[in-house]
Amino acid sequence: MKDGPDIALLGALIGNPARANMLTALMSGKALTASELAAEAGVTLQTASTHLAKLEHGGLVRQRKQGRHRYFALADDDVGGLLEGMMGLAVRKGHLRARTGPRDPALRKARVCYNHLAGELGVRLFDSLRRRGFLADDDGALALTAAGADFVRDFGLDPDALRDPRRALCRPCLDWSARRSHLAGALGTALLDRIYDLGWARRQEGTRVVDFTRRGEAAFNAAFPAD
Amino acid sequence: MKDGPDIALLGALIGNPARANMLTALMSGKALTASELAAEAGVTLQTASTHLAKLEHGGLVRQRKQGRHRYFALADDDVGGLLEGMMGLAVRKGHLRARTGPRDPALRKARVCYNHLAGELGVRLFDSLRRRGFLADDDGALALTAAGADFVRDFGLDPDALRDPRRALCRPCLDWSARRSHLAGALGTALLDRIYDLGWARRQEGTRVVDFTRRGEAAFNAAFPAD
DNA sequence: TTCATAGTTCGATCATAATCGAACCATCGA
DNA sequence: TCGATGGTTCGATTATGATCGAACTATGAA
Repeated sequence: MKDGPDIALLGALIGNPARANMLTALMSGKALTASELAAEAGVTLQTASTHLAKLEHGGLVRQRKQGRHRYFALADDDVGGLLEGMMGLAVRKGHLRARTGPRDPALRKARVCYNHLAGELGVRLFDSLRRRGFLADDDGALALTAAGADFVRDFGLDPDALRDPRRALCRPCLDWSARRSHLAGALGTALLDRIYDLGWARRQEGTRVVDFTRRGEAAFNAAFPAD
Repeated sequence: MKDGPDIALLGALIGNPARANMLTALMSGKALTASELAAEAGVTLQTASTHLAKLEHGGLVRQRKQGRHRYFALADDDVGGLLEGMMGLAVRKGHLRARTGPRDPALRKARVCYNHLAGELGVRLFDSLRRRGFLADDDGALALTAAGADFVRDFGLDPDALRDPRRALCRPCLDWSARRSHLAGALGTALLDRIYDLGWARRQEGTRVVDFTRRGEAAFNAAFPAD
């Protein structure tokens, strides 16, 4: 009979392999249907449905009905951040799945972290923005500077349109492979979307890998120089 | 048959109520014996022993034999950080234990986060150090500046002695109650120890609460002004 | 030695929750 | 209206793991 936050509930939700598989799949940022998640987790649709109900009840997942489909997604950035954090600890403690395939280096280089860019390139982007003074600490939180807003505009985005009282504009997110922060929040999401729109990269189907084209990577390096 | 980090193992370890209680107890930063942890979790010594073996095997806990006692502690700062992160999400999602007692406000004000100061005062300390330029971003990581080293020396600590290649000197840690970062790492630990030594505060037995004396809090406010 | 305390290991029991077949509900297309 | 597809709910089965008594090991004290 203690008080305080109960981490056992969260742990139990994530601790089931089928649910962990679903959550990992949702880290791709794409909303998936119950059937897709069932296939991803290797269970039938019935069991997937009960798992999803539990995840939703626990606040880890939210669903959006669309016709006769139900699309499931992570509830918010916080959930993505926690999962990324757990992945980081799992890697450091050696808790890896059986087969570490050829995708692994690609994952370390560039992948989506729920809805923003992670991996080496994600970290580079974040560092580059900070070093050039586009992001600054504002009383403990991360803020976009005036110069940063100009940069974002030049990049083809409207910084004012990104502001949303319910969501942080810029938020650091700890990267599991690099052990460094990359950029989350509305700006992180928008920058990744813009990178897709510019044709610099696209998602590898069914994985978290972000494939940059040769020209796209060169353009990325020019836009976000390492130093 | 996927690759990548397996968060289910971690989740399952944390997802058991008895183990979650033990881990929460160890967030106090004190090393505890198996018997103490058994009492804390409300199970017999036998079951506690099996739980602790699992936690150790999973890399969340390490043990140190001392005579016929075995002292258990969290394996490292990373584990503490993850648990703090889970507590934060648990609070935001409303996963609280039954009774939220009178200790709660005290916990929000000042508590230990494994081995460093968290809560409002922890956040204030961190912000104060950063605003005065004592901590700065060094290529994505947090570094102690020259001015910061002077400050630390004035505070009665030897900054050079704190450097340890195996451990970060300064690391941000997300605070569950304030949703802002406070200071972890070797410096965070040392500062809290120094605060104890100075007699400004002491640990409330059996809880994570850090009790500041009236004079201690005044001295803390003077040393780490809010602005 | 001998006894006491701290902790582990084993084995049996028990509770929980994951699983899936089957039936049911909802939406879409024709 | 009717079938087809996507999803949920129900019930029975099953597997996993938490639990503790009992026996055992290890350290310390007398």
